[in-house]
Amino acid sequence: MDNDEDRDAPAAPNGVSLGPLPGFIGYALRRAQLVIFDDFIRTLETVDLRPAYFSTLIIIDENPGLNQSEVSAALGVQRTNFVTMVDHLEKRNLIERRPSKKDRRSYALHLTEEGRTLLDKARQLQAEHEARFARKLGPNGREQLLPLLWKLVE
Amino acid sequence: MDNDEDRDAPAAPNGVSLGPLPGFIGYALRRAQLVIFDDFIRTLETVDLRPAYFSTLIIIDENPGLNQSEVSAALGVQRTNFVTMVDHLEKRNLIERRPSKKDRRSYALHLTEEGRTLLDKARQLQAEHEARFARKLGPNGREQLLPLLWKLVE
DNA sequence: TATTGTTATACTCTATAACTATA
DNA sequence: TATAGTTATAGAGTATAACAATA
Repeated sequence: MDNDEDRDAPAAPNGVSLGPLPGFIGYALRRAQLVIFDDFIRTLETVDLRPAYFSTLIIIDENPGLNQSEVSAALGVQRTNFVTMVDHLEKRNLIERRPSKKDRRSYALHLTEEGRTLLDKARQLQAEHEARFARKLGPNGREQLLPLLWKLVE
Repeated sequence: MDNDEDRDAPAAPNGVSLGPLPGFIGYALRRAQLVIFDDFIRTLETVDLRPAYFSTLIIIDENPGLNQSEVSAALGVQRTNFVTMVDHLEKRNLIERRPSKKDRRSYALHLTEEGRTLLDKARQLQAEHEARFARKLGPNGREQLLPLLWKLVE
């Protein structure tokens, strides 16, 4: 009885055996995530947006007026670490903190016009990146992969 | 025509819209990887092995006598950052640096007896972790997921 | 000249505690 | 009392440059 579950895993360099690692979900996930993040970062280099910052702009664009706690919770980032990200995006004039009318402790986050323009450009680059990996996955590969990944998160 | 590719994605808290994010491979990969690493770390808490350290022990066990450059290359870790990991594992008496007979610049890495014992325990815990997520994926889910992930890496 | 292991360093990401101003 | 934003801080992980010993 042969164990062929990792038949398609790339071989390690120099004939080093990876043993059971390529058959482990976590190991495969991590290697795939590193490859795709590396491509994402280089693809969006011209707009200088790393994955977390891109996601932040998407969320704010989809839900204008949310406060920092709400956006950071949606992203799975702690609000304490989110402050630096908002500072950075605001310094680049991509988003703005507007004083909330309802609650004077919080800010309503909105994209600036410059932010919307940059996000449009970023979306185009991201689409190229996405298509590149969808092609790697073959016909229906992406449609099979996504539900499996979300089952892991549930 | 409806876009249902992210039908199985968990909803964001508080009715916040994630927009197109759940349909992006990189976003789904990252969220899944965080969940699985979190479970891995807690499952292997009693042996105090994080994913990179577990993988390191596996590689050394599979290929005893490799030097640091070879192991770090197999893991995709830079040899400069690998030094700290070897220091740590050696301090815990799980591996040893033996002077290489062929090349006096390098060390041959080997598991200690204590390292083998701990790795056996770690493998059992990892198997529980793996089974937990295989169950989440449903019948044949794992067998579908792994080749898809490795296609992304190719 | 090139390579192995190493140190120093820096940047990103992540995690916790504690403060302030509001609620 | 509790919450929103913030600061300080510390730990991982990751990246580059440079050095001594050896090839």
